[in-house]
Amino acid sequence: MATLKYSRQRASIKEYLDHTTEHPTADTVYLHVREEFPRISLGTVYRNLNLLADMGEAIKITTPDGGDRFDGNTHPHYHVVCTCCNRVFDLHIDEAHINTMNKLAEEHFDGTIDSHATLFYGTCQDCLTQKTSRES
Amino acid sequence: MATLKYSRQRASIKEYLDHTTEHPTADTVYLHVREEFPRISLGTVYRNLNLLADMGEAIKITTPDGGDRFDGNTHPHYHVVCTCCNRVFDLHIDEAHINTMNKLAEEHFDGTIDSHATLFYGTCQDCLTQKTSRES
DNA sequence: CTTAATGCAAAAACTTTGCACCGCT
DNA sequence: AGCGGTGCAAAGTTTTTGCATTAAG
Repeated sequence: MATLKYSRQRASIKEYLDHTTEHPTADTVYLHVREEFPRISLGTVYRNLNLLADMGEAIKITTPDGGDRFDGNTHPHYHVVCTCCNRVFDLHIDEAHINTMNKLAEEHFDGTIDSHATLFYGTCQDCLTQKTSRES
Repeated sequence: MATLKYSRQRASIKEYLDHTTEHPTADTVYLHVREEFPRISLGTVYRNLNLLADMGEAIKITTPDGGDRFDGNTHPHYHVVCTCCNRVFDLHIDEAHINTMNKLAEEHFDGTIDSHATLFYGTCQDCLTQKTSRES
């Protein structure tokens, strides 16, 4: 089996994910990490993001618009996407709720449930404020 | 403003969505509708699926793997994707739960919440059975 | 030295779009 | 007739992949 080998690029990507709350797309990660590794390729970014997600060290957030987004916060939580500015926000829900939902789902499904992802759609405060000021 | 005009192609697509439970991808819809309209194009299928989704006559299910899927059942409900065979199943949850979740989320979010989509990950009975029979 | 990871570029997968023509109203 | 829808093909977007080279163990 393939043993994972350290790479400075992957470390940098993980470091970035762990310190940002903006839920970047692969391309945003690429643009950022490129400041430290000017020769890094987008392919490498994708490979490492997928690796991190597979290892459980990052979460891949599938969104309807644009590309997937990545989150270094692996603690179970939900997300809100603002349908106005497209930004993604964390939403912390009582942790017990996550398990409760999985169990509830399993009762209604002929099979086993491992996990779930919930994406809320709404409008963030910034966008609400901008709309209000435009209605003058 | 653009008035919506009837089209046999769109009617056929909607008819198909309303009578299947397989949550087809755009391509699957294309392959199916092509039996009735051999000259229909994939572009037309995409245009109509997006139209139906915008009109609230279908739901677009964003999945992590492959393309988006479509559901003619617009009644609020959740979905389970089998991580083994990639099929998508309906999951009927108490309707009140949907609103409760939106309100709950709004309490924890600085903005407004309109809706949410939840996708469960699990293994369907068919795949569980196949795994068991392989472990002989 | 051995093998995983990278950079690069090409390709794959999915979706949208411009345009001339067709069909609904 | 007027305008929206279609078919077709081309292009756009996002993600993956083959391969020679580089770097980690």
